[in-house]
Amino acid sequence: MGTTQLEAVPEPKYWHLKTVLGRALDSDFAVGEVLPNERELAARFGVARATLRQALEQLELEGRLQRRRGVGTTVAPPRVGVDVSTTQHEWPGAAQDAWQPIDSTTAPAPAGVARLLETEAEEAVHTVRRIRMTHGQSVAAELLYVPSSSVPELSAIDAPSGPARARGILRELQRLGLDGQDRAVELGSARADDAKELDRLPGAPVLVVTTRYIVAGRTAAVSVATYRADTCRLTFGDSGDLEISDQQPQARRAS
Amino acid sequence: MGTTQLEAVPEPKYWHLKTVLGRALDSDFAVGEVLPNERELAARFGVARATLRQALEQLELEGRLQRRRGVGTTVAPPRVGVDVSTTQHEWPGAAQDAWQPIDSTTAPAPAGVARLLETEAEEAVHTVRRIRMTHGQSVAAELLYVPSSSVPELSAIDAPSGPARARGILRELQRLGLDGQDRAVELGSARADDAKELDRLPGAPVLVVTTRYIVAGRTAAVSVATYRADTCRLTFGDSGDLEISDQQPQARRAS
DNA sequence: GAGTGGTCTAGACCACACG
DNA sequence: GTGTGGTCTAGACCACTCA
Repeated sequence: MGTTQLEAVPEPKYWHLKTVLGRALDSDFAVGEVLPNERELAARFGVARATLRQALEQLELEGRLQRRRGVGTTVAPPRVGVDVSTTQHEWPGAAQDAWQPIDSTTAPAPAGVARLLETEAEEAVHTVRRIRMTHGQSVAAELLYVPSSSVPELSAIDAPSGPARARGILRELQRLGLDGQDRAVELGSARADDAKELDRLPGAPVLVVTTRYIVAGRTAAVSVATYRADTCRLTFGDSGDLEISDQQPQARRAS
Repeated sequence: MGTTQLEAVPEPKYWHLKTVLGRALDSDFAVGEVLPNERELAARFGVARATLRQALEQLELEGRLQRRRGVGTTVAPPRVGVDVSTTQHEWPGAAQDAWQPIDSTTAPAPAGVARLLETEAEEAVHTVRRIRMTHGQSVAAELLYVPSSSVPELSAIDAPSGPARARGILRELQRLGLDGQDRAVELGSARADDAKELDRLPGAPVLVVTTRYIVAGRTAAVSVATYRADTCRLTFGDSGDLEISDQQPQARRAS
């Protein structure tokens, strides 16, 4: 007979909480509005604070909330579309792109990058640090690795490091041809230094965009850019105004 | 004078744990190997289980670990590169792509999708569900939304739903021209249905790839594909063998 | 200093996989 | 049944922001 399984799949509390909160955000809150603090919300829903936090964490991961220590939890604006289409910039630093060079150093690259560059582990590699700004907010931090062999003309009289050097390296790259580029996107967590630039805590989720710049069949440079996953939507096509907000395609419930 | 700030920034325990574990994974474990269980690991490191779990969660997020309830925690293989380059498939379902149609339904689209499709909220939309397999593993689940007005020739005598219908819809799409497509990538968390297909728990982190198919300046279809963020690296260029494994650019320590 | 989110603890029970 | 990871609790203290 029809075993009417009531609550056969007991939803975790934090999951249910998340959907309830999500609906509340849609109906009762405006962007930028501050939510009650965690202790109060937990009490109001009759759960432990840790459980409530699990729900908030998910909502933050989905870009619906923004939490700042010492301040509070606010309703996040929709994610900004950030254009990362590959045809746009030839070499990084071309024209006035959205990136702002911060500084640069010269040292052997970390193992993973050296493997991509197909260089010896010990070869000197210039590392240019850049920040990408959008609407006054830094949305991405990048490390651009350029083997010294790729920019042999780089004048040694320039400063050996710092922003001036960074611009010098980018300038040298413009003079090279560029045959193509490879790109990959994956999930990562912010290293301490990136987190600082992005105004997030270390470990915050980021979208890591790895680009390989190819000259004459050889990898002439590698860029590793970390975008804030909570606030960014990476766009590839021509129009950057894609927006999906409704992740729950299910019948609406009468309250 | 040089203020030697010792431990000015006390690292959180879980963060330190993560780096320690990460190093151990590199040196002492092979891919697929099972770690000691959480209670034992926590005891071994002298922390509460919750703290240990915070470290494990981050490592899983970075694709270094794989945890399965009732089974254990294993060392994950490197992420698989999954080609999502836009020029590859004209219309989805062309030739034999990596996607496998599962079923289909016809109903009004959820609000977010309807907005993208620029249709009335009530218009009937065919929804095709597909799974992307790689190496015997399902790496992505997709919902392809096709307004009925985009495929007017779709024969009504076909089954109104199910895999046969799904294939019929894809077949109709092949007959249309395709002017271009837009694409966006963002972080999301798996809905219950997607989680099931991907063999993950609900809420698992996923990379959401939203594609808009454009015909005559109009959005003729929209696809929302969710890729397992823990196991996938989305590649866009020609060569899919990019690999970055070293997220910690620092000197290696002798054991 | 007051109030916020972030970290941490030491337990408990539950859902699931597997033999 | 046994062992695993997943959920949940009720506390505590810490780090940070802001008035």
